[in-house]
Amino acid sequence: MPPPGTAFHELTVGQLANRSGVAVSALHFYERSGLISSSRTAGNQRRYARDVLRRVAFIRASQRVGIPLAQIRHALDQLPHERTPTREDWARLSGTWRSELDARIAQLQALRDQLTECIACGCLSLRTCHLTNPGDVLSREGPGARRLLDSTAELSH
Amino acid sequence: MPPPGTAFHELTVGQLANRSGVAVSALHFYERSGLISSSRTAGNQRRYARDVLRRVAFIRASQRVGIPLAQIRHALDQLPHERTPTREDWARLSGTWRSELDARIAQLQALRDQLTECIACGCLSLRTCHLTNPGDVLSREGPGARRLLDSTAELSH
DNA sequence: GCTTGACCTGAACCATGGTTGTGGTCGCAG
DNA sequence: CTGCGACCACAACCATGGTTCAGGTCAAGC
Repeated sequence: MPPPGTAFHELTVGQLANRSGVAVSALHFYERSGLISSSRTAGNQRRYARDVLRRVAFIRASQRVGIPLAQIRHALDQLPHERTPTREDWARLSGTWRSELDARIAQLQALRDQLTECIACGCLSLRTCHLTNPGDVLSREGPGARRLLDSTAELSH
Repeated sequence: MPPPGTAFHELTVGQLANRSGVAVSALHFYERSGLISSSRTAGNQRRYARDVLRRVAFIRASQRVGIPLAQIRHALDQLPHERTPTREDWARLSGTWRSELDARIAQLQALRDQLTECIACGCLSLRTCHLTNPGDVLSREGPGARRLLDSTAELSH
């Protein structure tokens, strides 16, 4: 049943928020950031095509993987422009994240091994410890020093 | 050779910056944030005890592990207060991070597996995809303020 | 005693990912 | 045609982890 007064295939921002579980303010923010787009009614209200639901799902999933919005936007820009993306289109994008995840897991494992080593040798020395001398394991993880996964805060209290 | 005019066991902020590879502005920031501390000369300049070098090393190492500064401070507060920390003291702290790293690696691996699954099934559906439905595997990775929310609050919003 | 470099404080600014608040409008039901 | 909820835009604000800038001081060498 289409919501009253709404074209069958379109969603208001509130409906999109409810269905996606994303706050209206966040949807506005995504739109400002170029991650999603909408048409407007005569009264300047947003109307979202249904495939925006999938876009939002992709955005949230990507965030869970730890990808910053700018990079998600970059990925979304690769989608076909005037055709509704297919399952394969989405799968291709997700595949990119898989590589990122693999890389990050490998980095964390290397980090863990070094940490174990450091605990064993009791070092943490500025001159010798790998952990305190970046450049050999972690290359980037840009400014702002983002946490990769901050589950701990939630788990721990 | 002690730097001219400086007590043998103390470091100026510039010396600490050089030896630790951390910018002076960052050291000021750490001090404002209660991660390190200094005494002052008659002319109000900072002088750091030598064990601050190790503290800074620990801070940087912890950041590489992905621990936020607030949590690092919390850990540093556990160190003995009026005694220079021993190797074991540091090792104990690092051990905590090891568990965190283990947990994060496990989470990322679970995430990767789900992503692989999602690529295979081509889903990314809001209703069925694990990735888009937080709460079963991962707590979400949220910026700042949202860390206090539990997952039920997010699901129901 | 003067110059120079290192240091001081405080405020403003950067990016990320949003939330919150304000004041005004849309649109639908009664 | 009125009232109410959902919507609009813009601005300010939150936390994190700092950097940069402005204006002023300390300390050491010549």
